[in-house]
Amino acid sequence: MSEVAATGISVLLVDDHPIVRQGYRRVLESQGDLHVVAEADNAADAYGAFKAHDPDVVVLDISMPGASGLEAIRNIRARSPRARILVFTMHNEAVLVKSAFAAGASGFVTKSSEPSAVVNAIRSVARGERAMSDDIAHVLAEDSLSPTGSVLDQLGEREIEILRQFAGGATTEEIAAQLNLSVKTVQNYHYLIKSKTGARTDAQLVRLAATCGLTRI
Amino acid sequence: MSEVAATGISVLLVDDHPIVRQGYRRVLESQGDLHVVAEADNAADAYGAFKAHDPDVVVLDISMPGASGLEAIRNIRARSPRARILVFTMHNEAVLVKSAFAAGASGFVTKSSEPSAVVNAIRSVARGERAMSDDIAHVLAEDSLSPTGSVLDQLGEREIEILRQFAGGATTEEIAAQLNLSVKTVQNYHYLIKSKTGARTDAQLVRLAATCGLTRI
DNA sequence: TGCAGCTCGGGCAAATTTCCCAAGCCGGAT
DNA sequence: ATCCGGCTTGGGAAATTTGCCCGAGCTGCA
Repeated sequence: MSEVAATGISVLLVDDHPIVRQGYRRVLESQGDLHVVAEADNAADAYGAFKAHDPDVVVLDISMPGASGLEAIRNIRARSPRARILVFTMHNEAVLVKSAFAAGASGFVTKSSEPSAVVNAIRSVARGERAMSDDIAHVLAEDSLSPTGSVLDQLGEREIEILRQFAGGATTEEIAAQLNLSVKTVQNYHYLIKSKTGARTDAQLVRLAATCGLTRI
Repeated sequence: MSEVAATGISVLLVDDHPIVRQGYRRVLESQGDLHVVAEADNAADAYGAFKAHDPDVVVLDISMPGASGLEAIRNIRARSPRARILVFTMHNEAVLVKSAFAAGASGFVTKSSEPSAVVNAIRSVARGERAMSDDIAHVLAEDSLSPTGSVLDQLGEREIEILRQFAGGATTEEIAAQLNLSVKTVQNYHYLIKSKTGARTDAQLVRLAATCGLTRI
């Protein structure tokens, strides 16, 4: 930690947009204590860059939520549990946030945050603290958080089956007929799945199912 | 034009993310000939800022594409036909690109472009030329070769925008707020889109949007 | 034995969806 | 000029679904 104080905080920037990366780099470098020691433009390269530079903080800016970003987090954390990862994205869905923290992220800030909030989050994460922007805290607070794992782990077999069929495009009646259940039961499952996963929309449910490999599109 | 050569190119930055704006500003300013004279964080403010500063180029970085962005373009162009607008977004769907040019944009570059390509695009646009990044040209080329009527061809601009947001996971209220429509109108669009496309389920709608490249999962 | 969690469904108010309709606007055809 | 058709915007009302509460029958497990 003393070396951090002496040399500042080294940062690995992961973002798939070059100019966005360059912009962030300049913003961070202008802070004085933050130094971007490496960049990566995709989740796959992120771990290699992490290994090579051992940064204090990884700033992961994933415009496309879901598997690739979460995968990168898990990848890095699995092999370097000390890694500090700050997710930085424009998305603010509870599902995503919870998945990110579950995957091992140390912080989560949205792009709507003030630049000062972002750099402060980086400093917090570097100190080993958890950090999140106000809007994220609000989203999580709304969402009566349950200590969950990989989203699908919270679901029972029946729930998963119904989610699969639903995401595949089946109507409630079709699912009920297919599984020999009453429509009411399927509706209840539908609701239950949404509340368990934190999805507030059918569309979010489909995306969730897709990123979990439950259905392909 | 000679004044452009003498004083450089003045730029109005429009983006809803503060830190992104700050990043771009630094990147552009570092070029020497590009000067960010104003910023706006939403489509509504864009025209006011344009009027107040009369920039050579407007760089519109809309994370949420569609009506609000297209609207801003039309707004500015309607009252200042000389305006040069460069759309700068992470989206690369042919529908969006064509709509943007139809609305009066002078250029379209994606965030996957190299920073040098972006600043060159700004310079081209300032000279009154049309500009687009390589990937956009590629997308448009592909699109022009496919006479296949995509499902999207049946949909109007508003419908496409609402479909995109819906498939992205937004609720009806969020879409209504975002586009400044009544919830009722969004509901009607929702229904209309379903009947036009033949989708009987929200999930089918999401899959449709995904296969049309309207949203990625 | 008893608790916990899954599965299955009823009930009911609140919300949404489903259609149908109308009006304004604009572009193109007559 | 005029009309037609399509887009956009929303109201209305019936039908359906959702949100959330509930109980009951299973199972496994402590």
